[in-house]
Amino acid sequence: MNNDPIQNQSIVDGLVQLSFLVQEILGRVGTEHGLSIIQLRLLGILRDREPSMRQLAKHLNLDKSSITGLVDRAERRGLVERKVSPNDRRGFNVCITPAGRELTQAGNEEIVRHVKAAVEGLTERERAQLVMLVRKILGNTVK
Amino acid sequence: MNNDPIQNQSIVDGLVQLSFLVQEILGRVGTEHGLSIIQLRLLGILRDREPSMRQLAKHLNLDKSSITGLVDRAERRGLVERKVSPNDRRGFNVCITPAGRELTQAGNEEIVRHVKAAVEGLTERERAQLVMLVRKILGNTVK
DNA sequence: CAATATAGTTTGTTTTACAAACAAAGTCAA
DNA sequence: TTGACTTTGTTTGTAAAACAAACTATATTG
Repeated sequence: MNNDPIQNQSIVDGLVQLSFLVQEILGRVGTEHGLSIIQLRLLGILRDREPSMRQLAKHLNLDKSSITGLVDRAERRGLVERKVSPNDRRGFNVCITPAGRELTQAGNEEIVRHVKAAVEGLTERERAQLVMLVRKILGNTVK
Repeated sequence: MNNDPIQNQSIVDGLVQLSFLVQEILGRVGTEHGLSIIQLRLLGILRDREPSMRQLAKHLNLDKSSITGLVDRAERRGLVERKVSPNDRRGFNVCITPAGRELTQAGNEEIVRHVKAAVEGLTERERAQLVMLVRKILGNTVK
């Protein structure tokens, strides 16, 4: 195991700073569209799923009571809808509305633009390398 | 310019997911020590500085009124102190207390452990590559 | 000195998040 | 099939976080 402290600090600091950079982009773009990061994530999940409240809580790693409020606010804004589950009259499936879909799409495009701009300084080869390394990290931790 | 959509999506998705992974680590470690991410950042800044409220607002990219509350809560917990500025009787310099310093140190060590664990799957050479690439990105955007 | 600018706080609002208590609907064992 | 438990979501109460506008006190400057 390597314990070179400079190397360690570098990689940790770098990844932490990078995460803040990306989150700042997400926050800024979100704000421009009247969306917080968590709402951005919510709509992102709903782009290709109609999960129950409980499943949403799991996806977002939040308490179920937090999901109630999150969905409430999004629903009030017409971005999302609760549909009574056909199988279980207790539960709902949450789905995105056309308005919500439009909003995420616009937001996502802008996020892509900004993140791309952030890696503009890398060469083609470096970007490919980065993708590879990031995949390896994510594959390592995301089960 | 390369516009391969797969490549684009990969790099953007990857960096976004990676940022959430790191932020989750920060959040989890913070929670274990009774600190939110923003408080972690606050203490981090104060490790080697004694900024004014206004400077803190700039560092953290928050409104000054948000800083009042943030520092209030940290001060109430004995992590931080307001010291009247010697030059300007309106202003304060915020400094970390020994208790605050202890807390950040403990937190930081744990963050290092967890982030290191996340890149454990990479080889020595890959980690060095990653550091280089991340530096290049950060140098690109952080002015 | 008077006018203006700056540093922080206060007040009021919203979002986010949690936890505990609850209601309604399902499930399962006897 | 009924009674006991479980699950799903909401409600209620609390707190942190964030902003904006109004405000206070101190500096600065013409």
